[in-house]
Amino acid sequence: MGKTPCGDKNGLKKGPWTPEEDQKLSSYIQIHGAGSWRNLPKNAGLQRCGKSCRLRWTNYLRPDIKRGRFSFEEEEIIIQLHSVLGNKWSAIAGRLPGRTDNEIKNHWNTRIRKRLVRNGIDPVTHLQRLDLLDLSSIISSALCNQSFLAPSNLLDAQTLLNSEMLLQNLQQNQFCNSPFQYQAPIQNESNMMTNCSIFQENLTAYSNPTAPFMSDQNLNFQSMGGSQNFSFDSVRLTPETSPIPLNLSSTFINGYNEIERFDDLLEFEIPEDLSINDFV
DNA sequence: AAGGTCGCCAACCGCTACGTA
DNA sequence: CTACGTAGCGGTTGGCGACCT
Repeated sequence: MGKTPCGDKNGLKKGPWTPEEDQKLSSYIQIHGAGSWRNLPKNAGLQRCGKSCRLRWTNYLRPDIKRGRFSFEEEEIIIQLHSVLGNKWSAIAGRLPGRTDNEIKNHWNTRIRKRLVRNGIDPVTHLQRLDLLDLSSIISSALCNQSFLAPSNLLDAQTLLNSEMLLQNLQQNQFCNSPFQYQAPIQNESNMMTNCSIFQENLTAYSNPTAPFMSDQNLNFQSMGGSQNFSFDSVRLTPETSPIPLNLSSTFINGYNEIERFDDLLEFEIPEDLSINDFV
């Protein structure tokens, strides 16, 4: 349904665009604007189908396109958005000014995806490939000792976490991509799956080694069954707040019914003597 | 120097969504 | 409601340059 014939069967040109064709298309659109792609080639004097013209314009000729290499920040944004949106390239492109969906898709398939795979991360789920890892050895080697997360070391940890060198190290040893679980001391309904969101100004959560979580520093946690474990990738603690009160709002999923419980705010604190032993 | 391989990326293909008659 | 046309999207392809042997 609605398939538009496009190609040399209709005497239309295919393949790479010449500078002359680009010039014709750009000039026409500057005067008449983009759109009406079906009639555009004829009016612009191009032996191309409208579809080809639209793609050439949107992916290459548009004046607001930012060309050149993707920055580190752009790559991290793409990873974050992909973890939420999946292969919705146009939606991702909509949040990256000057980048096209095609460009992002190509960059994902040729660079980012391979980088994630190299780091042991499943590029579809964005989760650590547990089948490839010996988590206990990774955690122990990354942390070296239990004092890493002790409150007295939080400032140092903050500084370290902000340093490019450590981030690279973390990427290499995959520590930050390992999921941790914190046993929160709260009471909860049993036999329910619970999705919790944490709202806390002083908490920044990372769903990958280098980029802050995108949605207003809210982080979705999930616990299975009646257990009260909340898993997350890593948490950066700020030096001025320790322990940190965390306000939770919950969505309880019981069978097929999903019940919002945003009026049901819970609080717990990360204890001062938090150590690696608290992560399971 | 020549042939083979690999990676990148522009462009195409096929499908779906949406608008309209 | 249905059929059709169009725009847009995501997957895939193929050409080309860089690199390797």
